[in-house]
Amino acid sequence: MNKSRVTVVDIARAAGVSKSTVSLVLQASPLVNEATRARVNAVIRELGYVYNRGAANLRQSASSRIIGIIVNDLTNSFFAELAVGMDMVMQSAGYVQFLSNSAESVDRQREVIASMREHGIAGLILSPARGTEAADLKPLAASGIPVVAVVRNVVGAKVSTLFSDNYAGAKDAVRHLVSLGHTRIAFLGGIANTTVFTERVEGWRDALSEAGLAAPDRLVIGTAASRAGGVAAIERALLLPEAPTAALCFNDAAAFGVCDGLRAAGKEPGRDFAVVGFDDVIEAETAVPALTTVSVDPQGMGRRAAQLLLKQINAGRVEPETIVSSVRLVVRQSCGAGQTDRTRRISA
Amino acid sequence: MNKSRVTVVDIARAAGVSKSTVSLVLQASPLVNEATRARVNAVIRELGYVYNRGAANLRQSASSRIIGIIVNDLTNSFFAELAVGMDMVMQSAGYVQFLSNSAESVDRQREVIASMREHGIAGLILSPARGTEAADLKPLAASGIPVVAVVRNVVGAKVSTLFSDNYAGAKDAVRHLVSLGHTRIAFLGGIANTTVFTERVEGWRDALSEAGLAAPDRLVIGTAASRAGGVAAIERALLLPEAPTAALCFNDAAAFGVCDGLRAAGKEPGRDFAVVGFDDVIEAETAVPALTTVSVDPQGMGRRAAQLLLKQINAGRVEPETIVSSVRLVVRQSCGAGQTDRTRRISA
DNA sequence: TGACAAATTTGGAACGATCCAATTAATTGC
DNA sequence: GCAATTAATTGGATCGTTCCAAATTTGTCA
Repeated sequence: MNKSRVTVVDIARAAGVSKSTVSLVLQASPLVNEATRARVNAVIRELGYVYNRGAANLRQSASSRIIGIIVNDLTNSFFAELAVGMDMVMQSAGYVQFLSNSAESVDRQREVIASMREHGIAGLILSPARGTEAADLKPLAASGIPVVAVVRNVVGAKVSTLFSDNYAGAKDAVRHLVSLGHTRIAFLGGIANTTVFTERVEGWRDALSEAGLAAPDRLVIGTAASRAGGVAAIERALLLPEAPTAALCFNDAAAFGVCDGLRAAGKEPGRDFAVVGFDDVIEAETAVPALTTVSVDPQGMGRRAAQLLLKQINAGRVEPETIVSSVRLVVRQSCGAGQTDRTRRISA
Repeated sequence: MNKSRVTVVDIARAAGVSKSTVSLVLQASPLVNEATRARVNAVIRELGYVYNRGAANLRQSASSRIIGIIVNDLTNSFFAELAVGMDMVMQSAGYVQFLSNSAESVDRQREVIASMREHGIAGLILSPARGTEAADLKPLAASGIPVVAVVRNVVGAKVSTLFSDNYAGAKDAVRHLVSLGHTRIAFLGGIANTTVFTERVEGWRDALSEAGLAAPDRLVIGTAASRAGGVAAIERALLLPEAPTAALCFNDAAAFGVCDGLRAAGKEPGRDFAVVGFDDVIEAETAVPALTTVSVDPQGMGRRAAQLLLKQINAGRVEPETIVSSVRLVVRQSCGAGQTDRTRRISA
């Protein structure tokens, strides 16, 4: 059914020129005569020619215009938005991306990286699965393929890294809760022993001690970084002898879970208990109550990561750099600050 | 820094064999002697050889082992999960996927399709942007590249299609609401003039008339298929002269918005108003109240779509087929049926 | 008009793997 | 021991594009 693909030679023959000329037309070279260019382009359209990038990439000089993106959990909307941000930049830069989900499995991640290498990616953006080691990225670096790690870092790997200012964000959030008069502020959700978790807890701890408040370990309740994890965390928190009256949650998903758990226990988030999230996913704004959270702007981060990678690809030299993306606290209703967000349409 | 890539010829030279032998080893041919194979493999590891699929794909016979996936909105967790399902199947079949987001723009979608074609995809799975026309897929079909449309269909296009049984799902949901004693049941959210919307409204209408109930147009309130859209829809619904007491929502996102809007109006979803969603995204189960919804199993749909595409790629012949994926109503708390989901940990 | 420069065009020779036909080495049968 | 098989191995030629050096055409000016 499908006739053997149309090639430059077919175009050349039909247009009465050489394949070299067709090639020049394809790359919009100024060397070719306008009349010739028009004729060739007409034939290209007529025969339904499709450029074969694979063949072009064969010559060692060319860059493949393909990059790889691997995220650890695409079902988490934070990462989905991160990916969308990257997609936007890559698309307008004329790149296509292999986009895969490692589902937190280093083995799958390894396989995917290998597969992407075989397909000749020009660079890789990786939101590493837990347990990723520097060795996993070594071969890429060795063959001069730039790598940008996002969200999490890979210890020991000499790759560029882009992550949000977890410490400062957590500190700001807790300071805000303190300013609202809370003295027993918990840290809920998230998997301990990850860099991100540690940094956020550190910010929480320092803000408390700065205010002269105690920061006992029992107020740090690590669970899954998900809605279900949030529910579990608040359940445990409410059972504590001196139960907290406010909480900074590991991320927005956990914060939503905390809200759910509070309601199940007969408490209204924002009124009876202050909840602050981290990430500022899209739903944070439309949820009820609207979630006070540390805005990380995942799409923006994705865009910046993509831009960084493109810069490195174009530079040729791979000079690892680390960017700490600043964050800002977005005060909405869930912390009880009572500030009405003017972008919200419903207001009792 | 990066020495020119290692090729089969380098391997051949280092192992003292011909490149043909190396090639045979690479494809695990039984023709080569065990000792030779071992030696070649050792050299391959030693030199850090990376297979160049691009070069291999040049020969007309080979299939590229790359497929394309384009979704209309990756930030919507329904589609993110759909993509994850596809990713799983593709990964274990040894494929890599280009995965892009069209953001509902037919222009971007067109560009991405063109780019993917140039990179030689073996097949495409498309969740079409609104307004996609058969002509957009024509060239793919013409060059024998199988296409599977998911979730939405493309009128006039002769491609395989996989979508959920919207009509039956909506009908079941409304029947359930009727059985709970509701007589004024609205249809909230979703963009009118889309096939999916029409099918679901049709199911809603038929279930009502089957029960001898009226299905006036004013009870169908189309808005964005998002959380914000759900909020807007319920606001309008509550202003109606004979306000509904229950609603089937276009999708889960809208249903969550309806719950938010109900609370903002002082009504508790599940107790004062029955809410049913559509899709059964992950959060539906953990939300409070847990959402009664029509389960579409997006990951499962993604997996099935991927399998269908692989089947078509392997078959060579592209025989368009349409699969209607069955759905089932999952009764949780938001419809007021009061059934406690035993998988939920919190229960007052 | 002829010399010279500028503007266009054009054959190969890559790029890295596969595949075919053909060659060489190892085994077998008688 | 030698032909006939079978097992292994191997040179090209090929895929579709780019790039280089060289060839051709066109244009300019004395």
